[in-house]
Formats: sequence, structure tokens, C-alpha cells
Amino acid sequence: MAAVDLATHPGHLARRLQQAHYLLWNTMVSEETTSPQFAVMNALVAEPGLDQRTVGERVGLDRSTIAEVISRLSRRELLHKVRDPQDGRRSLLRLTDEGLRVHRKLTVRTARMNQVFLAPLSPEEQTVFFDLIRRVADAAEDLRNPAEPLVAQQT
Amino acid sequence: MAAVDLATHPGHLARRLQQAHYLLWNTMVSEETTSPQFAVMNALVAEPGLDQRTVGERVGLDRSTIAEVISRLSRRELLHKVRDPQDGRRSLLRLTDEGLRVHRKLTVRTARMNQVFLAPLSPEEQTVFFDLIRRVADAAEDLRNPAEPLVAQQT
DNA sequence: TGCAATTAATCAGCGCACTGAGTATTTCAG
DNA sequence: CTGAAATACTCAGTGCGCTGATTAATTGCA
Repeated sequence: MAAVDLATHPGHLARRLQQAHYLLWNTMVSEETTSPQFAVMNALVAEPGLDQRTVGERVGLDRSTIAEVISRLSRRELLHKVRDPQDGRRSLLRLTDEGLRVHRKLTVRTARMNQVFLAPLSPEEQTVFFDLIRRVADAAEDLRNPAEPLVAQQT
Repeated sequence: MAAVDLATHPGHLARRLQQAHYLLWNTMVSEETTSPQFAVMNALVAEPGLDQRTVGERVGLDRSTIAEVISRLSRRELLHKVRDPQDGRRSLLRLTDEGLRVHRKLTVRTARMNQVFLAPLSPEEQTVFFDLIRRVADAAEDLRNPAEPLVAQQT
């Protein structure tokens, strides 16, 4: 009788929310290209020529995961990976024409999917939804990265 | 220049929220036992002797995933799996004493973690947070399972 | 210059999550 | 009572997500 109600556990709700989104993405957006893959492509549309690590930072994926996502996109010829001549450690990433085409197509479908996903909420509630989730996620990330220098300084 | 702002994509926010939770769980609750594993154990505390499929339904895991989670808990001797003598297809699940002990310990830590996780929100906001996420997740799940019979009936 | 620290990427290993196919058992219609 | 349908579980395959260890290149200090 010491069981807990999972409906009051934010972590459990977060997982269910993500699963629900995953399924909707699969049916309404694409079966080949996943949501994280789209996020990576989107980052490269915004800033072509980024290196792997920075892309990971932009979309919130760690070094290992970003490497795998990129290798899949690269295998499908949606992006090119070129060694940085200035810094031999880096790989610079850039979408191919096909990658740009796919990104454009998925952008439209994603917008449609977001509407369906958020349909249960009124416009005001949608705003609150974004705000609350973002604040919780940001705060949790700050717990790990004790960034926040109070003044600009050289470490 | 056709790039999109991921901060307005609920799927992307859901993923970030879940990752943030995962990290906090790891540091504040347990490195050995994951959040889905705890959810399974919790379901078995509430209803000992459930079969695998039903547990999966309770915690929101599909047949394959639940099988793996259970096999790990079983390997660690946190639960027992017994063939149902009444129905040879089913495996009935029950926590061991050690499983009960672990569940008790993690219940306390999970409560603490939830407080930290939700700390950025006021109590009223926390209520709204739960409500909004639950409504979106429920609606998306209903899109897949067109359940909802209007009257009680024997199919 | 010359070697130590830092940095970008890779690799191995674990765990969650889904689909589609296959096996064993039970149920149910004829 | 028998064979088809349904059900519970397993297995193979793919992809996300993390940590810890390793490799290669660059930077920076003495």
C-alpha cells in the first residue's frame, strides 16, 4: 500500500508526453527522419558550417548522440561532413541540396503536427505550457552547468 | 533562412524536459535503478501479481520495452516472474523483499527530487503544469487508440 | 622549441523505446 | 472436438541518450 501516484510525478509525465509526440511525429511528419534529426538539420539551415559539438549544444544532444545522428544523416546523403582545414579536430557540417529539400518538406508537416498536438489547449494555455516547461527544463539544466558568471571576465 | 525556432516546438521541449529529468534522477535518486524501472516496481506494489502486459499498460511502456525492463529487474532479483498456472501465456510478476526495500528507499528520494525539479514553479503553476501536460499527452494517446465507447457494452 | 593541458571526435557499453515477425497457449465458432 | 482467431510473450532490427575511456589535433606555457 506504499504505492505512489505516478500522475503527480513530473518525470513520468515528461516521458509520456515525449512518447505521445514520438508517435504523432511518426504518423504525421515522417517515418524516415526523426525529430532529433530534423532538429539537427534545422540548426544547420540556420548556421551552415557548424561543427558537430556546437550543433549538439544548439539542439541539446551530447557528444555521443550527436555523432550517431549525424552519421545517419550523412549516410543518407542529407549532409556533408568536412574536416576543418583551420582546425583538424573539427568536422564542419553542411546540408546537401537533398537535405535542404527534406528540411523544407518536414518544416511544413511539423507545423501541422504541432497544431494537432497542441489542439487540446487554448491559445493562452499554449503560451503557459511553453513557459512552464521551458522554465523547469532550464532550471534543471542550470543545476548541472553552474554557469552564470556575474560579470564578464576571463575565467 | 528557412530555419525554425525550436523553442516553439512542443516535441523539442518535451525531449529537453525529459533529459533534464533523467539527469536529475541520476544524481538525486539512483544510478542503478532508472525511472521507468521504478514505475514498474511501483505498479507491482499497488497490484502484486500483475502480468507483464498489464504492467506495461499501467506505466505506459510497449510490450518490447516492458519485457526488457522486467528482465533487468529480474536479473537483479528485485522481482519474481512466475508462469500463470491458469493461463500458460502469462507471466505473473511480484516484487521480492529486496525489491520492496528498494522501492521504499527510492520513493523517499523521488519525492525530494520532484520538489527540486518543480521548484521554479509556484504551487499554482505546478498544478497547471500537471494539468496541461496530462491533457496534451492524453489527447495524443487517444489519437492512436480510438477507444471511447459511448455506452458500456460487450464489444 | 617542447611538452603538458585542452579540445573534438570516436568507441564500447548500458538502457529506453518502437515496429514487425515469430512462437506458444488459450479461446471460440462450427 | 477441432481448427482458426486471439492473446502473451519473445526476438531481431533500428534509433535516441548517457557515461567513461581513447585518439588525434591544437594551444599555451615554460
